[in-house]
Amino acid sequence: MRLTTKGRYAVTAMLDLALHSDQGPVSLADISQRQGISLSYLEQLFARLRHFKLVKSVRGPGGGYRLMSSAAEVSVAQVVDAVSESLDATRCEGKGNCHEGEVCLTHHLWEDLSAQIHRFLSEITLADLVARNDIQTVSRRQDMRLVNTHCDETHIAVSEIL
Amino acid sequence: MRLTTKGRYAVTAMLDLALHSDQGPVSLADISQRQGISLSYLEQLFARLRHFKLVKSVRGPGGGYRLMSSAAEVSVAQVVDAVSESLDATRCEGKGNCHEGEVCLTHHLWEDLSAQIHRFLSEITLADLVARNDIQTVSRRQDMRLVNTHCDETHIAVSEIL
DNA sequence: TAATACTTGAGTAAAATACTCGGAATTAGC
DNA sequence: GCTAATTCCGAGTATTTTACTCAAGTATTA
Repeated sequence: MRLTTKGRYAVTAMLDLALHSDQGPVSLADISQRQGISLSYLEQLFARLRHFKLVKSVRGPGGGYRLMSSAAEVSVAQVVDAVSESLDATRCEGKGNCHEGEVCLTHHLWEDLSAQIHRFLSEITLADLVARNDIQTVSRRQDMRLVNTHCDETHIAVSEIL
Repeated sequence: MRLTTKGRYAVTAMLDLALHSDQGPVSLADISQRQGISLSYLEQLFARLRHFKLVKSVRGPGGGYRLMSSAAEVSVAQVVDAVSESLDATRCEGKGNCHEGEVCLTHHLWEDLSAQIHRFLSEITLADLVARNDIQTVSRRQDMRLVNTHCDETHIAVSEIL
């Protein structure tokens, strides 16, 4: 299991999804604005998330993405795994260049270690994160900002007409 | 805290060092042969390890590297941290360009998460790995129990935070 | 039918990774 | 002192990953 910024992006996006799950499908454009992640990059990430059945898409106007399961059933580990997908965990895959079998022992040690970290992240669900005070605070501010942005855009559009 | 193959290389090398610590200094050439890691890459990694005072070098013929402390005092986390050194964990460093100057949604989350994983890896020392390596064929069950114990402790810590 | 929004694929710049090379500096042993 | 073994050091490079852009689709609904 690898832990990079890619997984963080994915978790952030999924968390945004969970936070706005009561408002119908959430468009990637909204997530992009709120979280500052490029739309096209989100598209790639959500292609993976969709493939792993963590989200489902709703097409057409007013469409977007929804969580496939409830936030309580989606763990951070699942999200990270979906976008990481490094099956080539180590070089000691199968035979590889394991000299004298000694390296293979290290290989197993790392496998176990990864399993433990994986287990650790599996204990944390999106629902856990949504319940956190700090996240709710930040989320509320982000929502305000998005609304203001929309208002501004509308205002600009109106003034152009008039 | 990031988890990539780079850290695995470092841990593997340090484990090799610990396993042969009773035979005087271990040359990087030996580690390179045994573990199948390029010599020059090992040199780079050990420059970091040396800088972080995890190993000390002995120059000249018959020289090599020694553990600075005993294997029981060196944790996996220390090794991984030494070679990773990406203090700039995310865009959310301090205030930085988190997201338009504001703390981003998962800022606190990742901080806590990193701390927990770090704590988890801090529980595992090189001595643990060496011991586990020795008795692997004899009693893998006991090793599993040891790792599980660590996991349970971590789990408790996590639930306290969330 | 037109607008919305997902979907797909190709391409790309920047960074990290993993490694190579060429040489230094240091030191044990002859 | 000479030589070989070894750590050190800096520069360079190929590969992969990351993060992103662009462009052309397709599906859905108002």
